[in-house]
Amino acid sequence: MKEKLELLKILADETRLDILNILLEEDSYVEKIACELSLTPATICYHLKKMEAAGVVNCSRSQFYIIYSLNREIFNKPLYELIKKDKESINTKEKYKKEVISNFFKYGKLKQIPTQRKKREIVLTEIVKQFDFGREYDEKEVNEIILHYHDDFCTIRREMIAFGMMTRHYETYKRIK
Amino acid sequence: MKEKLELLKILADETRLDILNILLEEDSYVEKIACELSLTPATICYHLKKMEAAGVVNCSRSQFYIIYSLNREIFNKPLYELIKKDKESINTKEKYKKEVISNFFKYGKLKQIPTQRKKREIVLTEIVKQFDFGREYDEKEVNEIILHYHDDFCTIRREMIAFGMMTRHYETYKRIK
DNA sequence: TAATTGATTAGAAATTTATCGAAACACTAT
DNA sequence: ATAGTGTTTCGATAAATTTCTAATCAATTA
Repeated sequence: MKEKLELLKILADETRLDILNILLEEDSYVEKIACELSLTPATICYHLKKMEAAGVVNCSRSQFYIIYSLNREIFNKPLYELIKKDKESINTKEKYKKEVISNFFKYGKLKQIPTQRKKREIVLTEIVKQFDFGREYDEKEVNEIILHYHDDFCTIRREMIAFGMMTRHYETYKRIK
Repeated sequence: MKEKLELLKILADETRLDILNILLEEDSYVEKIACELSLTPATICYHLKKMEAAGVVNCSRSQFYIIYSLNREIFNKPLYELIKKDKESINTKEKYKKEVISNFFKYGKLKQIPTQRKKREIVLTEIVKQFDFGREYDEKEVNEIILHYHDDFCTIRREMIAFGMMTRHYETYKRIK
């Protein structure tokens, strides 16, 4: 990933784009480019070295001059490939959940029921884990379990059903998610 | 051209890439992204607004939230299209030539013969314009014309041939370039 | 070998940019 | 209406980056 960002940073500069466009037409060298762009050789050198380090250009000595040329294959990639992160981006979702959970729970108790729908879902998902799949609970059992977390078992019970985590048939509750 | 550079600058930032990768998975909103990336909403908003201005993302209100989504078509272009300048880049070459010429000529005279091959070529190209195509010159005539520019007609005459601007057959010279 | 010329590096100045806290704004729901 | 929640803007700060001058390095030619 690091390299992709690096390449984008290399390209995101007016002077370097100017240099690349000159090299797109034909190979060239520091002083000439400096002259064409009305900048000092030091500045051009700085940019070329930077691009060389990133593999965007190559250089070789020829007589007096050090000739720089493009590494053209780089430019065939679609932009998409440069912005797409490889792995580990899945982690960020987990990180968010953990943050919400640690904000709303304290000493194993739910401090308050989140008003935001998405945060509420996360919190309820955490609580519903206390129920086993495939087992039937009567309302009293459900309330007692929820009570471990929060006084308002009524709201939580209703919301868990609304989110499709539990079902109710007559007096019987089941976990389904 | 301006827009291309702008787009590259937008993409060349780690935080913005992170945001784009989150949006690549699913639409999201300021606070959630801020939480996932451990940055403040102000910062995320700053980046999203910037990307919106560049047409990289779109947003629309939904309930509490302002949902941001990607403008995915942008990412299909190959990198090449973002670095290639449209026109006017031809000017830079002309600019260089003019600079060399004004450095080496003074009051219509050649101050000195450039040591650098490429500059020498430019200067000689300027002098050879005094000869007509299709006409034959004897050596004396050639020397006289060159003498208008510089004392060392001998070197200049030889170099013009070396660069393929003139040919010599026995005592006769012709301009060919 | 000495002189010339192009390339590079180091250090400093100037500019741009990312980030945050606080305040203002916009919408929703009670 | 008012309170609550998410978004945006403003001002300040910190960090990164471009550019230049001057000095040094490297290669070539006389």
